[in-house]
Amino acid sequence: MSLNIQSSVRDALQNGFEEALSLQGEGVDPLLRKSQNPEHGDYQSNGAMGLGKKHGMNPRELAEKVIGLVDLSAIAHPLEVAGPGFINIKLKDETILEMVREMDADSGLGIAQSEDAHPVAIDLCGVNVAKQLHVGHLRSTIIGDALARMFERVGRKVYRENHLGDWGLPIAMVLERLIASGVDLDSLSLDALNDAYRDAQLGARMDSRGLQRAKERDAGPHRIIELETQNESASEAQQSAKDLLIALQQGDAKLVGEWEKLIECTMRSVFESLGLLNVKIGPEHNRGESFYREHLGGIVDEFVSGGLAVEDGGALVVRFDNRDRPMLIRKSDGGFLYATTDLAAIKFRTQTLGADQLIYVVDARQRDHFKDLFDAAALIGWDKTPDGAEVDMVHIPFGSVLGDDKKPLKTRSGSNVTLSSLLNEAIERGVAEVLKRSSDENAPTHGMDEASLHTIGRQIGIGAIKYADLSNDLVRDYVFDMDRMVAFEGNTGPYIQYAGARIRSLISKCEDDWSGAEFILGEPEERALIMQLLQYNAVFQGMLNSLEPHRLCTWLYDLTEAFNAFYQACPVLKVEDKEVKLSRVKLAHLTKRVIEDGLDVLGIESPEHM
RNA sequence: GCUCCGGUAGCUCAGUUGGAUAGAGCAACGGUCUUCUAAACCGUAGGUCGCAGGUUCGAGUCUUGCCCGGAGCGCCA
Repeated sequence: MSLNIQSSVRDALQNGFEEALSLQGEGVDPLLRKSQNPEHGDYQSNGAMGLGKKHGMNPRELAEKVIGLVDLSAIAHPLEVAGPGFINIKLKDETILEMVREMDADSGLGIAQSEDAHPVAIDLCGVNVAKQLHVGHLRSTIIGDALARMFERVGRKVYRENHLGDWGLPIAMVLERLIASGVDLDSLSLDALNDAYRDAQLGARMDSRGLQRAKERDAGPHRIIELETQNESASEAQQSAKDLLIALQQGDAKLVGEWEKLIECTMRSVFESLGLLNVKIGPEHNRGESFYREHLGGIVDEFVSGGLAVEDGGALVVRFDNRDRPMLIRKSDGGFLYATTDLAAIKFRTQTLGADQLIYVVDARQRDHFKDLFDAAALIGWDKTPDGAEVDMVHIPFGSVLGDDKKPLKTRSGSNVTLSSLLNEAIERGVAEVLKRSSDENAPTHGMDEASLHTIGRQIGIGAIKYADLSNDLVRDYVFDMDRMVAFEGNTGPYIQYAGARIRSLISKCEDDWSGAEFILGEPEERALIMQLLQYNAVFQGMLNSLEPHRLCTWLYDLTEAFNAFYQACPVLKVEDKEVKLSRVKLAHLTKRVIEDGLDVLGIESPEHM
């Protein structure tokens, strides 16, 4: 088992260090790492420097002593000490071949499965009813779905939680406005809905605070009167929206039916975009604010009776020891806030679903909110599942998508860029590239029917966008540059997809049966490719641990480069020696499996021809 | 004012949790196609890792202060 070879090397070194320092059973860390430079071997142990210093021993001497005590002769070449005390380990070819055979024989490609039977709950997408999806939703959706796939890949049960903004005063305001204007809710477009939402928001913004500020600044009497008039009509609309919300909360059948139409209208458009994006999110993942509406009073009561919430200026707040900022869980008018709903969701996810890992894929501006939320949940004891497991709550604070002016992405007219327009452009660009290529007589896509070419173009265009999003450190803002994304050169999705398509083509041209072939370590490029493949599990587990998909992206890119270097240097079908030929086909095939598996975890499709 | 995030090649970004000489891709320049799919490969050039101290065998990585950019900060979500 490939896993075990690395860990047995580690264990052997640990024992060596413990014996050399007379620290048996102390669990010292030999700091075993993959070597960066092939000249230093395959692995290196960096433990001697720190441990030598700590225990008053010359690091080089300690390293020498350790390699005298460790016997890895069955799997590695003799160990060597270098520099200030690095221990270099070079595996024997037979060991590497054994590892790659194990990986190839495993339908899971050596990815270790999780032993945690608790589910993971991932808060993603974050759609608001009556609002168009925009680029912010793109990130939450893409990243959340990729994280979900990661956990599913290691056997975890995942709840994708689409926490819809489908309840409360904003929705009531939209509904009030639509009903007042007499629109037919059955033939509503999302655009019309979005406009109504915006108008409702604008109307409500003219609140008493604006008026107060105008008075403070000694605005002219005309201005004051103007504001007072607006304020009056705004609060009238506000009042009727509040009345409507109360009726809705009481289950008024007609209103509930109309409310459902708003949701249906929104989600129809949302799922259209999500379908293009190739994410596994459907109606079954809807669990919005309305789901928790009956829980909120009880949540607040729990905090009050636990002595964790106190009244302050009529509102109920939760205070924390280490900061001034409190968290409001009930307004002075008795209404609940989004923090209340989020607390209800935490309780549901940990206590009812039994999840021991909560992940929120929400933009970075809400950092403080989630810090408060998680701390409050811990105060009341929802940081443990009913069976006593510790709950890990993590906010993935992704950065903003910027335009080329380095400000949040907007259209030229200043409105938000809708997700569907952005996806359509990516698909158009992908299709254009595919058509351009297929017009070449020598291209494998030449002569394919239009529908197939369109499908490939979509897979490439969408893959380009998703890869561009996932391949950077998530916390950083990034500039959305369609030109660079579809350039298809360098560290991009299509570059990796292309390698997969080439391998598929190569394998399909091999007429011999290579299934029983043996791997061979011949050229340096073959060895380098195999060593890269063998890192798959370690990289995957690292990604799972850090929740950083870009680590997998970087590694897949390196793998693709290693394959291209191999492909350039090592003839596969043209090589004379039959054994070598079949081994190379087999190696190409394993590479293809890993590329497709890795892309699938990222939610990116692998076109068969490009 | 307080808190948080970022600052690495002209541009866009990695940097294996403190390891050996800081790496890619674009863009620039030079090579490799009657292609096992050139959407590829090889090479050249490009750096005070924001600035200054500190910690230690060793710092892009940890720490302190400052500079620049961005975000958040009680009844919106």
